Amino acid sequence: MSNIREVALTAGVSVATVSRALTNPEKVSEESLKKVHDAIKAVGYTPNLLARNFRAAKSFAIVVLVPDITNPFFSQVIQAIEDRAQQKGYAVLLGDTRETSKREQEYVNRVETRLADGVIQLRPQSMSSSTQKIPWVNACGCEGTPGPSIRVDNIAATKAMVGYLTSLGHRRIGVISGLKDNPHSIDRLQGYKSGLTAAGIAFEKELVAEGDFTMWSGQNAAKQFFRLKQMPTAICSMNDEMALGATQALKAGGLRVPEDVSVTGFDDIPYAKYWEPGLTTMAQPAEEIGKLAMDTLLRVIEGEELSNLELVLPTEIVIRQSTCAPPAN
Amino acid sequence: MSNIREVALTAGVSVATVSRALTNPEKVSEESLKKVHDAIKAVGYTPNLLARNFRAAKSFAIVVLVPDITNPFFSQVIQAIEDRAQQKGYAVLLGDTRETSKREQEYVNRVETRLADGVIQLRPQSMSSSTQKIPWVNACGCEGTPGPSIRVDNIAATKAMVGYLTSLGHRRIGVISGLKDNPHSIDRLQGYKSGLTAAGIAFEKELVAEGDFTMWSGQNAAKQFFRLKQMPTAICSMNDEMALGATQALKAGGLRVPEDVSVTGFDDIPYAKYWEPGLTTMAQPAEEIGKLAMDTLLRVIEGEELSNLELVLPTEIVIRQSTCAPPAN
DNA sequence: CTGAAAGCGCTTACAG
DNA sequence: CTGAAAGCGCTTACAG
Repeated sequence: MSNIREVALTAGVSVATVSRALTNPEKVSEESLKKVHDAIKAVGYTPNLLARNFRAAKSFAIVVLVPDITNPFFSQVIQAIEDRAQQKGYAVLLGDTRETSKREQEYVNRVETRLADGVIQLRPQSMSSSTQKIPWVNACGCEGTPGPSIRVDNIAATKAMVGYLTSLGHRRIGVISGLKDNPHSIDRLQGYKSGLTAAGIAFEKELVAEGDFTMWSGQNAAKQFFRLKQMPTAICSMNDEMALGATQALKAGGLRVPEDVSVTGFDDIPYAKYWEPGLTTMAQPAEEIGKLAMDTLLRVIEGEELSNLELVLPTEIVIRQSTCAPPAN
Repeated sequence: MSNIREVALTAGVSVATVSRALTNPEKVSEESLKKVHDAIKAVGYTPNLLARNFRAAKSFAIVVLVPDITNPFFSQVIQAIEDRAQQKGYAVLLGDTRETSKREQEYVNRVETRLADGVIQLRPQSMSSSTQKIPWVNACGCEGTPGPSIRVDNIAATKAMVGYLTSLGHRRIGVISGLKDNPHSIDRLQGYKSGLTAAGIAFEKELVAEGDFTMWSGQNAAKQFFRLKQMPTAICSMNDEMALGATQALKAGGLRVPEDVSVTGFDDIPYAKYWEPGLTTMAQPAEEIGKLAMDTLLRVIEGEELSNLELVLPTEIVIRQSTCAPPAN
């Protein structure tokens, strides 16, 4: 492992000149430049960026906090973040929290111990106030999240989806929610209710089934609907995974989708398109969210005061084969 | 941003004592320890790990090279790697190469510039010889990969899958491969051929359709089979995604799976189970692979000579609803 | 058990 | 344009 001093020695210049040749070549004479480059080759020198970063007191790394990297929606967002980070010379430290606050804290500590310059949190809620002073942006969150955030309008989007369903003629619309206290669940449930209200339909508690955003829980939720005296004619799921699990259970239970019951999702993960039937869903701009989250974090790291920045990106309903008018009955 | 000197000053001890109190408390008297801890609280000190790592000439980070993090199989492996890394005090830098060698090189440079201590490559082939001297382990690779590697026996696994199909009575078995020059494709194709041979079936070129491991390409491959004079009665896909895409296209083309054609996958991603019909597939121990890859890399980083280590993990055929005996005809 | 001092590899005012 | 020197925050022989 050679260092800058060794290069200086064999080039016959000072370490300062080598350093400048590397980072500010315009401040060095042609002649010195050549000597330095030759010496670098000769000794096989690679700059020690760990030293550079230490000196600059910057790690040029960010951590992305994600509840579960296995979720295809999140992995798309992360891919976009990483793409952008790479362009800007930043590394991304994976922070899969597995939904535990202990692990979340460990990752957040990385920035306190200067191993990272900031965090992007892919989650509905932000951390406790203690961490608010570190560069932080929330992506895929909810209304009311403190600090800069990039998100969609969950309430309006869900309302629009319910509106689409009622426009098809549905009146008895079930909803599969995430865990009750999850902010996404709360917002989307509110959207569901507004959608109902807008169509003059009364809210019925028995039509909401609680899941946890996994396929397995979607399956379960569908089974719950089977136990009702009357099946809903449409089911609005708060994410795609649960919608996929639900169609599976519905079909296994002898019902046709969409002829007997329509099903909708949220996110538009790649599998939604290939599912049978193709899943009607609310598409979120995953790539755009990731890109903007990274750009925003960089601005915060550079000192911009952006705590009131709230970028709300548009969603788009993608109509496929899992929805149609309710059965004539 | 307070530092160790400030703590020493307010504690009335030397910086050496503070340093020891932090890393080797047993070498410090109770009294000093208390003074130091009080001072840390008083000045709100957090150790600068960037400085610590610089001094230790270790970054305590590894990079994981992955062709596409969006792939559920890889994301499961990564989750396991990260879990283990976190336990051992290592950070994982995400290196989504998007299949380009330029990006791969940029990530590998991270270890040459000392920003990472080693790399785990999730891919069938290893890098060129130039990088062989850095701590490196290959996971999810193929036979013949240089350096330490953790993988399954792709040839035997595919052969076993074909064996399962022939035991069901199939004689005309199509295969959907990845890109022809991909080492996984090569190994698995070899397994396919051995499986055929073992059952006394001649290999027919028209029965191999080339894909690229995406659902879209699986769909395409199925369409290719539709153009044959005679459809295969079973299709063995080299991964789950393509198998899912293929069943979709098969069904869209009016064929029943498995009654008209059986379909098998490879990997056992979570979606395989929920697909309709449930996909019969060759399960790989994703979690185990990730965990062992991390443990092995750590050993290499610590200087063990493991370049001949090759851990071959067992696969397991998971039989679901996408396979049955061929139509009586 | 404790402290003074050197040093990790780099960058950057400061003089020249 | 160039070099000597200080310093980033920490750790660790070396003496005591």
